[in-house]
Amino acid sequence: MLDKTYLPAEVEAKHYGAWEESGAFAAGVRGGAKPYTIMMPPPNVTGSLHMGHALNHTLQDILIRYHRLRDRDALWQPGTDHAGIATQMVVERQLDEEGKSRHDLGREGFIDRVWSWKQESGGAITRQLRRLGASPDWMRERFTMDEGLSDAVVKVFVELHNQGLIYRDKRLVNWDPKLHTAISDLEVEQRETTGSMWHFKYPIEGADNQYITVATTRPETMLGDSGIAVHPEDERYAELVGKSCVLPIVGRTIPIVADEYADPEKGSGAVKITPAHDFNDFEVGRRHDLELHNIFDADAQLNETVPGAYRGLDRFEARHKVVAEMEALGLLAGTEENPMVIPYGDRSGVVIEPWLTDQWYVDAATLAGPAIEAVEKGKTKFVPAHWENTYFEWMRNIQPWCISRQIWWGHRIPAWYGPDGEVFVAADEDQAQAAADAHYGKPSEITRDPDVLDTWFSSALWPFSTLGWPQETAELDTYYPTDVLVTGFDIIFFWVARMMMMGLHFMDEAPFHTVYIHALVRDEKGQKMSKSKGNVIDPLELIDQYGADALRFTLTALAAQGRDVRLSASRVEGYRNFATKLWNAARYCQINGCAPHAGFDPASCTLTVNRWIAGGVAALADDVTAAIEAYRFNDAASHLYQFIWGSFCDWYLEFTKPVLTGEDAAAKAETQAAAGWVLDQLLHLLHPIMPFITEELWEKMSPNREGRLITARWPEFSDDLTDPAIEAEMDWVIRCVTAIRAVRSEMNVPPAARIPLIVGNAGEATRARLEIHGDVISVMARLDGITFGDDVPKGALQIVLDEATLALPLAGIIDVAAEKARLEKEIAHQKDEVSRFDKKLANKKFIAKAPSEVVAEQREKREAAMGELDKLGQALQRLEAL
RNA sequence: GGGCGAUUAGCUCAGCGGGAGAGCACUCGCUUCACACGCGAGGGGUCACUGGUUCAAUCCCAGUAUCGCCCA
Repeated sequence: MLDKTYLPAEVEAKHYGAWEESGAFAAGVRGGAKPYTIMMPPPNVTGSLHMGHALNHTLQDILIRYHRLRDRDALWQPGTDHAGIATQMVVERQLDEEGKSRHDLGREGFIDRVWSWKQESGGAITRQLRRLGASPDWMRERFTMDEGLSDAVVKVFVELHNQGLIYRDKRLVNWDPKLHTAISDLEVEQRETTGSMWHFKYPIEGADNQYITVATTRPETMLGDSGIAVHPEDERYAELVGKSCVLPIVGRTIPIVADEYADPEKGSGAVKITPAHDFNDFEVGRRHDLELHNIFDADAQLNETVPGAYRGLDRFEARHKVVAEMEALGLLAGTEENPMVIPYGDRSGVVIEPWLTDQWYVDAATLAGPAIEAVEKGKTKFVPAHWENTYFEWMRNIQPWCISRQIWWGHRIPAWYGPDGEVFVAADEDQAQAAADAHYGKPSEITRDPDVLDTWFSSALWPFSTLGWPQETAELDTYYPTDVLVTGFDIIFFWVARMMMMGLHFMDEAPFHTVYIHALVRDEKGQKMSKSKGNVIDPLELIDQYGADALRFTLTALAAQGRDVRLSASRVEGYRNFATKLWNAARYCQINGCAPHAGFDPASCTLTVNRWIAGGVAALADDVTAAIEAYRFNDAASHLYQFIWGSFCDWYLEFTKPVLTGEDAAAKAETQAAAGWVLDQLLHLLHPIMPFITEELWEKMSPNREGRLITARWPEFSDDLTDPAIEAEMDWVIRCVTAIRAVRSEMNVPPAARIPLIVGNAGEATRARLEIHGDVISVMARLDGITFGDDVPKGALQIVLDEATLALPLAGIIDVAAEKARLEKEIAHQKDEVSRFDKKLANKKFIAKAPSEVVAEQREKREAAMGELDKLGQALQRLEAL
């Protein structure tokens, strides 16, 4: 027999091991079955499972398990990415503790060290995903630095370069002075702060005591100024355009130019231009052919181009010194507070410096074209659809993508330089050498570009590189394009957009037909979870405490489209209780010999209750199927919860108690089989969301079955299981029991008291229903016999149920005044109802314009209310006649 | 500044043209032989505000307010 409570820990470990060992997760084992493919967003190899992962992987696992049950050849492709910067930081931190730096090890030694770190502690998250119950095809697990995936990276780089879509350029980049690497726009976090705005006076050349005032938030960059811009239509400065001024401290003469970038409304209307250290100024400088003065080194310290006193200073020290010196010179015109946005590196947390360097770029604008079109034409759909806007917005304004990184861990750029700096891009060194030799007409020395590629460059290839591309593999043929991508909105730009671009360019087809964007998981107050706030809920702790199924069900139930998920432990506790409820229902079934029988046909049932629950199961299967197909995961969860607890446990198991303990052997046998069947169907339908408890019960309820629930078949039923007459009948029974219970409770009838029921004015249907269900009603409403009779005894409670009046004689027990008040309240309520319908039906426009079925429905409702009002009036009369 | 989203019961959220639902919390009552992680019965909402469309608006449209996110 099952234990009294469900204990997740051992059950989870047992089944996960069994699933994985049995090959249940494996794709490609179902002959000609139609593939269903999901590419797991590869988590960072340094990462550990947080609540966002838990939600993301729960939803993917639901889809994969569902389609696996639907006989699809389900491939959920797992793996991790090499997270260039993050991983290098982790290993460098380790070295730092040993008092070493990566330079002590050298490039090769360092990379070996990273690999051994990965061997020992990388990919912890894949073990954590197992705790969650995720069922990807682990045998196919990939890593972006794997040999095959690295081949794909090289091939893509070389081809895009040959096509002119990858090029080297000297531009301003977002330079991280701590990590000593360029990063892409997306890796820069814009933080709002209040800074200062300093106003400086620059003397006009050749004019005594004439100045032009400029405002700046970064005084130290004035050392690199190469011009002043004013708006072409700004009359205040018209006559200064074409003249020059003398840059204080430095002494350089710089021109005053007219450019629309200068905003006459802002500050003085004149703006200093530092083309080598500001993205906007860079463009202005280009238009006016201004000089570029790079004043920083890689650490963002001032270099040898600035006056001696400033060399070697940190940028922030230099700021104070510049301000002090300008003030001493009498050139500081003022200072004010200024709200501004400052760029920070998302990994390093330091202020990013726009810095002039040579880097490799992808011509993203060209690649974006087909990627935009694919979504416009509906080849790829976003769910919810409004995320398309975010995608379009970014894609239509896309900037060149800087893909080179000045770090060691990653895919090294396949480019070599000749003695004069000529670049040779090739798949390997031999080919580069050959190209160089041909170019120079003699054997020449070449050196490889030291940089590596942005991690997202390799992630962008994930949907086809993991399937073996550039080899022409059977997997590629079968599983590309994939079906759905499940991810959070925060990586639409980083990853989704880039996969779209690369997939379309190299595979000619978008990598997936649907992108399901789910919410962010927040804490119960709606705050984003973060380590610094200390409000992080660890999914593994919740799993330890309540079980993986409870956590999965919670995340699913809360995953409504377009809403963030606010998670609290009490919610998880509630769904743990749901698991226990199911467990105990199964326990009850087991105690009463209700087990699934092979070949049982629910349509063959003769008992109304059994036919009723079978119809309910069929409707539930339809609802759950439709919800999952529409990515309405919370609907699926709520249908299951309502049915299992609210119908199966609350009513069906109670209805059948008299049968299971009764004398009718045939009825008992049918009910045992039916209950066993129903439970079995419920386990199937719940399995994608709660895989562990369902697998366990599936096994326990019928120990000798072949196979496992994970690879069973999804229930599908024909329409003939639903019968409106049966539904109406059972609905009546439920209303009958509920009404009696409610009145008993309201009138304070002691719960244990068994009281007789006298049914007056009963029609044929009511008599028949009471004939069949009288026993059940008696048990559930605690009655002492049911009789028919139109004479209501003195001091009876009266309930109107359709045409009939149910009387519960309780002379001496009930309070007549209270009962009178209760009936009067009911009457008042029904009168309100009737007048509401009357009002509506008196409206000629309503009768004329509303659909006839709506009018008819209102009439029916009015009649029903009138009928009830009539019966209640009679009941009140009888009470008053006492 | 531009865009997107939200505003429904004390809390967290479903619903989205024909007089509003769930879970949790709350109140009352239950050792009813699967389950107190339970059973039964309740209380609780001018569906943010203002207009418009419509026979009919919580639902559609416009505007306002507040909050959140993304981009500049």
